Amino acid sequence: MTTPLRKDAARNWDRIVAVARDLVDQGTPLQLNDVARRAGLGVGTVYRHFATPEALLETVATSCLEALAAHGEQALADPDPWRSLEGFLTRTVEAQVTDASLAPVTAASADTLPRTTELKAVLRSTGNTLLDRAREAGAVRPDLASADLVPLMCGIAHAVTVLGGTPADRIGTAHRYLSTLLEGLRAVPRTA
Amino acid sequence: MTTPLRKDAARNWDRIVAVARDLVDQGTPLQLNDVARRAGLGVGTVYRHFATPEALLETVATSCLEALAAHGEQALADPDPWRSLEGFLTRTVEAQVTDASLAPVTAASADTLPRTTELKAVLRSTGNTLLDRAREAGAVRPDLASADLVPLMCGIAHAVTVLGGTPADRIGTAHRYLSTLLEGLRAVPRTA
Amino acid sequence: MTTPLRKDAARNWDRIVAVARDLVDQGTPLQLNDVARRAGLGVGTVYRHFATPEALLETVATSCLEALAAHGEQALADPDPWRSLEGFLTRTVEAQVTDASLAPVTAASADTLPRTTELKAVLRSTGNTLLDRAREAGAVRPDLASADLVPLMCGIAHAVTVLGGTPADRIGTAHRYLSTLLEGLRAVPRTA
Amino acid sequence: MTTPLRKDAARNWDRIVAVARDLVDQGTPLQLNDVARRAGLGVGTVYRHFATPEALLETVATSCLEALAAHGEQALADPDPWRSLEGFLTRTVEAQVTDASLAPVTAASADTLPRTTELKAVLRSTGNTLLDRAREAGAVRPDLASADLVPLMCGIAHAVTVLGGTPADRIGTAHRYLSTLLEGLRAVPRTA
DNA sequence: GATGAATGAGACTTCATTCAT
DNA sequence: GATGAATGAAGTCTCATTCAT
Repeated sequence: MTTPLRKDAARNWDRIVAVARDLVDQGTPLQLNDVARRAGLGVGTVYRHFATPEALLETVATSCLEALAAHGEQALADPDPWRSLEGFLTRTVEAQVTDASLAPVTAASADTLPRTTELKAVLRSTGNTLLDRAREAGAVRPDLASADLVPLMCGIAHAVTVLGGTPADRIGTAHRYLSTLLEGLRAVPRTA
Repeated sequence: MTTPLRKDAARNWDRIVAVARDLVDQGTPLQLNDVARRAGLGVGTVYRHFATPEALLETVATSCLEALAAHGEQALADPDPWRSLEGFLTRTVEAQVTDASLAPVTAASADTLPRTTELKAVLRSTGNTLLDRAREAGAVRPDLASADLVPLMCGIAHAVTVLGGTPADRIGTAHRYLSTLLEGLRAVPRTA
Repeated sequence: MTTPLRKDAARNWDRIVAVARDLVDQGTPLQLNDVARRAGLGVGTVYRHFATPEALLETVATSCLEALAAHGEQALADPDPWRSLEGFLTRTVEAQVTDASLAPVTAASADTLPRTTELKAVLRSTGNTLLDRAREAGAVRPDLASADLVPLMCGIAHAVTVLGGTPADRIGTAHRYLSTLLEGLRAVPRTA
Repeated sequence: MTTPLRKDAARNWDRIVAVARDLVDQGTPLQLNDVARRAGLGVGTVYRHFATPEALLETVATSCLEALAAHGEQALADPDPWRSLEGFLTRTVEAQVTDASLAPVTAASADTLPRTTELKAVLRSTGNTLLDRAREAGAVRPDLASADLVPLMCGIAHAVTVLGGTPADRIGTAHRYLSTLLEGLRAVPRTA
């Protein structure tokens, strides 16, 4: 499909993405000029590879999205409707909390790269299927739409960020918040 | 305490805040120069009143925070431990979803105006009290710390934003998400 | 001539000049707004008394110029043509090096206050007389014009400033530089 | 050492420096925006080349400092201890009086460009050597430290500026003031 | 393809001065 | 007279993007 990159171009691509990954991990906003400088490349080179900061950010996020999608496959193979949903959502939130590139990409309504759109679709579809299965099995309250999954996961991740703490803390917090929410999702509305 | 503003200064102050409120409602980031232009005032005037965009944003948020604090008073007066907590959190989330000035101010760890710090402290304290009461009454799962309230409300608000929709939709969504979460908060962890 | 100031106006005048004196001593540039704030007065008040920073600076310098003028009187009374000139110039340079308000006022070609113009004229005239006397007495090389006195004194003061050091150092340096220059002024051009 | 500039960058660099030179000659303070406008270049371009007005000013001064340093070489080669010192100082003062970029750069205690620091060190060292030679030869009064040379030259230049006059006048004045001072420097303190 | 210089809109801020109260 | 709020020109500087080399 795509012409494979020339060897030097591929090296530059890698460098750029590596630098961007570092910046994202440090919480520094991605500025293409800045990335170029840190990568020891010309600005033009960076722009050739990534037309906008968003494109670069999505690229940084891609591998993580792919890992999530792969996990989604496994979850779909798990016959337990609740356990598979819970596992998938747990992974999703862990990823968002661990990798700063994920939150903005997930929350964005428009993507820059086709690959991003593709992966997000896969993940949405996986979530839908898992949710439908769980709902049919009566494991989940019926008023939860599949369109709610992504927002709720983003919300959890955001809550974790607001609370703050070390990276390790954050994973713990994420589990706590997610389990609380899941309790609510599972709940059959109680009768008075 | 504070010297009352001169009449013209007060008029300008009002204009500035009104313009800022509009901008916030439109989702436009607050830029003091821009505010000055739209208010038909000199830049210097705006800077005299608000040294930084944050100060202006907090000012815009103040009345809303005050309304929440006032509601908090009422909630504290309500003897029902669960209903009062639920009511307070509902108002909080409604406010965050309705008023774009609130989310950044609430999530910020450092404030610019003393008044903001004060109001945030009041709200935190109200939340704590309500939560403690509910916990003691056995209405809430014991592993929820009072420090979690603000993050969770921010998370809900964020989830609502990610889902999007009209302002009216958003309030509905907020209620739905909050009630789900509250279900989880209330739940006595179920036994298998 | 001038209507005497009302008592409160006089008090304000004094305050302003005192603040300005401090600022000058610290080497802070005179800004009327700044002066007003430090004096606890409105800007308008300061502007009423001193239309420009220059006017204020000249006012600050006035007492020092008056002291120099007074010394000039004494110098004129001294019958020794060389000693009187030397004493007058020494005082002048000491003053410039000691009081930061003096250099700019002395070097300026145009004055703001009539009183400044008056005092500068007196000092120039004193210098002229002393120099003429010394020249006639053969104590000074003939190619030194009286118009050179002010520039040379400013030059010495500037040299002292460039070398830097503590206020005490500066007076010593001033004496050293001045004595060197005077040696040159006195010199009958030597024959080979 | 330094990568040579690209052709267009070099052209812009030259333009900027030329404009700055004109401004300096007119006595206009250097403002980078202003320079950009006059040079027909974007502000960013000027900022890329010269991070601060001081850097630009020092660049403008550089060629003159280099010429002085070159003259210093020749002076060191001259075996006559007095004549070589006199020649060097004469050139220095002429330069300061002729080129308005020099005075501020010379008087500044901190430099922006390494090149400036380098050249100033060379000139100071040349001055020291010439002065030491002259002192050892008994041609100069012993209480003159080498640290005094720069301040005294700045002082002379300042005196010339205060007197004012056309550029041609100023050179004449500079010679006159310098020769007076040198007379004082040379003088063996006279006995009464 | 790679480079990095150039661009210039626009954000932020200061300050001398005016003028309404 | 005194006050200090208002003014806005002008300065500094950043940064996303383009384009000549």
